[in-house]
Amino acid sequence: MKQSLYFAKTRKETPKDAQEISHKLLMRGDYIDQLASGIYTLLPLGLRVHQKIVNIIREEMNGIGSQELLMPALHPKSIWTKTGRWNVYKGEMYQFEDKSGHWFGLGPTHEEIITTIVANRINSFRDLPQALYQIQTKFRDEARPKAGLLRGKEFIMKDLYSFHATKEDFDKFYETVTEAYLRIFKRCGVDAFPVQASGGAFTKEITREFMIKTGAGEDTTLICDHCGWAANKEVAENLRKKCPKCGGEIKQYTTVEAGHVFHLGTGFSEKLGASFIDENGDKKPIIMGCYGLGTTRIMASVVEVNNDKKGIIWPSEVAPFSVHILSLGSDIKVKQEAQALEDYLQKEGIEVLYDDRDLSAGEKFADADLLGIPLRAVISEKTLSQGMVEIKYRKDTEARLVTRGDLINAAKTKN
RNA sequence: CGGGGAGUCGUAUAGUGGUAGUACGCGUGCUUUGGGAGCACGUAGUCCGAGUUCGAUUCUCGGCUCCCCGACCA
Repeated sequence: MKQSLYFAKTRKETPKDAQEISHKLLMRGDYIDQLASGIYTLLPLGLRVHQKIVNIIREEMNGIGSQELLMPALHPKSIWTKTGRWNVYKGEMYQFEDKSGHWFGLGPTHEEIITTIVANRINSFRDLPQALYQIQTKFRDEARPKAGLLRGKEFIMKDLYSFHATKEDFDKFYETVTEAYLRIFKRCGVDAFPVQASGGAFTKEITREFMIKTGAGEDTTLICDHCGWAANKEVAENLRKKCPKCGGEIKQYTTVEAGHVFHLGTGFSEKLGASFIDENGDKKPIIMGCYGLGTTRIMASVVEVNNDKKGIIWPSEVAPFSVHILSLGSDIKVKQEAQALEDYLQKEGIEVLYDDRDLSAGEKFADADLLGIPLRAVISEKTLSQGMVEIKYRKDTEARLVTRGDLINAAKTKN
């Protein structure tokens, strides 16, 4: 893709409303555009990154046997009154009347919908377990959106719901999902860890959140540096100093909640009539779990923990492109060679952005650093005379001259 | 939802009760091209409404919007 034609306009100045690093860099790099408070467009560059994250999640979700579907964002009031949550969510849910006087809400979460769908299709213990997920825009009328993509009124989330005949089966799946989540975060290039937390409006039980350490976060997490025990401060108010597991010293960290897994029990299935007949012919409510990942929030978190003064440093699996070719100078041979290199890399299946613009070298380097594509390949009169390509990893400071073949290998190596 | 701050070209900012300036961007031309290059010309702005005033971008009031802190949440 030629950068001269690409729909992205980087900025040297930071928009004054952006305070947190991820917000600043995503705005300056033209990954996102703000429409209103807490409401953003994912521009072509941003959407590429988001799709990388989503695809990782899809692979891992499919890998544990769950199936993707897509539910509506528009929900009739009647289904929410069955669980009593129409009133519970007042204030947080966008609720309104349509022109014929029927009430609707924009979905902040989908337990009511998925449980109703499942209730109509699960009859026997033989139909269980089942796990269904979607990746979809959620709406929450946040009192205070903040920090760009970190907390919005409209955001994209992967929500998975599981259905089980027994608590043992649920427990097993809960751990399976936890492991999948940890793989997802690792592949996205963020170090997330599970912590004990509260269930909020979903359940009274202790739940498990996945936290990423960053000063831009809104949660405080207590972590035992000795054994790794961790809990959200909200559920650990009375044990400040000593770890309940090993007695070690506990430290506080500011974190962002990137995921959350819940044991829902049978509350929803009882209210919505989701039951099954067990081996003995007894009718029982289905045991449920729900598991969320904020994909746009993860995107911002990736930037929060992968950047330097010059810009973003994308982990290879979520980078918008794998290679950023820069041609320096206006020499026609340099441009031809750079174009040939782009064609060559593309034939190898490598995603490449080619900065063909007639800008000074400094400006191109600055833009490349800002955009944060993992591997930079420079073509100039200098490299041309040696028949080589200069490559530099975004995370490194040293550049080196290599052959095309070496460049292919470097581009295909995940790091 | 409580508290604080801010709205000036696309972006970042200056300034004034009397013709609104600078930088970047953008356009044209020329010169440049290994770390946001130079010259010239050009382009574009006072959030909305009311009030005070001969005159308001500036002062007053109301509204709207955005940001930050707090209470709540992927």
